[in-house]
Amino acid sequence: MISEKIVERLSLYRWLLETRLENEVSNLFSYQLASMACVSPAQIRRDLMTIGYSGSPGKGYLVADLAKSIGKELDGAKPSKVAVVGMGNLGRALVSFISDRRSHLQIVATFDTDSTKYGRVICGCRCYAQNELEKIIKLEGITVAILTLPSDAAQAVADRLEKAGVTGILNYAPVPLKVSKKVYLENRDVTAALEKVAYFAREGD
Amino acid sequence: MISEKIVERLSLYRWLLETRLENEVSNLFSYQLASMACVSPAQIRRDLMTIGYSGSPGKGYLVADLAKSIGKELDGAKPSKVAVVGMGNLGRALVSFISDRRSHLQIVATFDTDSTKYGRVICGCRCYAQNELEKIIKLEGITVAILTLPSDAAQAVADRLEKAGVTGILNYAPVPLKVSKKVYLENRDVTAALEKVAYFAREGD
DNA sequence: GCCTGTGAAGCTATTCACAGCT
DNA sequence: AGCTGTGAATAGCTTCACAGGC
Repeated sequence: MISEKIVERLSLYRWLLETRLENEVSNLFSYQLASMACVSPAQIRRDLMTIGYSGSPGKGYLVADLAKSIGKELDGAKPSKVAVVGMGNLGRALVSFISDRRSHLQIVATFDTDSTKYGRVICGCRCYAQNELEKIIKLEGITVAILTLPSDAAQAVADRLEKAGVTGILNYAPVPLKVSKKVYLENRDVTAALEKVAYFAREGD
Repeated sequence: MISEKIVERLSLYRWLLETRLENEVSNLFSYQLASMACVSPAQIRRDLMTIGYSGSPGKGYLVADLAKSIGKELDGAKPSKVAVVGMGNLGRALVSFISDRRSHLQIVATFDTDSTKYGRVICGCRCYAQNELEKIIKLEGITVAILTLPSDAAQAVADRLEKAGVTGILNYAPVPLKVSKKVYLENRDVTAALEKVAYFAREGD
């Protein structure tokens, strides 16, 4: 079990390796990857140590091989399936965003309560009526959900997702959800992030 | 100077106090706020200690007063002005989101390179041509910027923002920006967040 | 009795610094 | 000579546990 922060950085390393380096260089040193990822070289070496990846002094790390090793840790046997609940502006934006970027995850379903939205393909992904949530989640074997809906609906949907078998939720609704310990929850409150940036913009880091 | 994590939590506490409690109760105990914010009561007490706020045993904390005290720490003398650069799906979604939620920050300008977008009011906020960036930033005294534009443009815009006087950047472009130490940078990479959730959804927290 | 405020302990994350390899 | 891998040191964050007040 790798810690949260390390997982996040590994994900970044892999992305840098795949999109910036794979066709440019075949190997690189910790300080080079460090500079691209804006972390210390020691941090890179520690992180790679936790996934048991070894480079060699003189050669550094093999780009393609390292990317694959990170993948072996981050991805499961098969890619997790993702659903997006709430296809307002934010939901649509995230679906496009994730599709644009080469990702190791697939968004296989989106949901909305608005009948002008469901029954169609939006941003390249089928949108279902929200009352079909349980059915589709089970049918597709979806384990991860992104919540982009109004605060007042978020908790009820989270409960339904959990019952249907979802074990990871990425929550963009500005409300702290309560979920059981079996579900991993990540809150991405936009306002809190912005207030934080504003604070440090003023206080001068 | 308060630490990043504490600032983030304080922002959440204030929001809970203002939107959930202000008209309901006049005082509350650390364990009550803790349960709403999904943190431990000891954490609440520590956090309030760092801003020098005292409650009283038996009464707990005064809701309205505490909210104001947090505000005194988080907000400056006058509210920071915010700009959004890149009014694609994500930019528009964030502008609406932030306007909907009662916020202590004001979005005073948005920018885009697309001439069908600038020159109008989008989501309640004036959209300017991106080549007016420096002019408007200086004119309005904008110190915080949200970046929601394609990766390849992000670094150049970040450089321009910094030169124009911006000291805080909230970056949604999936690329680690390089900025000088004077600028506080927060990266909110959607894909990294999603990969993290997928990892812990699988590994079972 | 039940709460707050807080020193001290415990835990996690990051950096240092250097032996060992190429 | 210059890098990696890693024990040890440091820094930062959270919880414990309890004295003191209402």
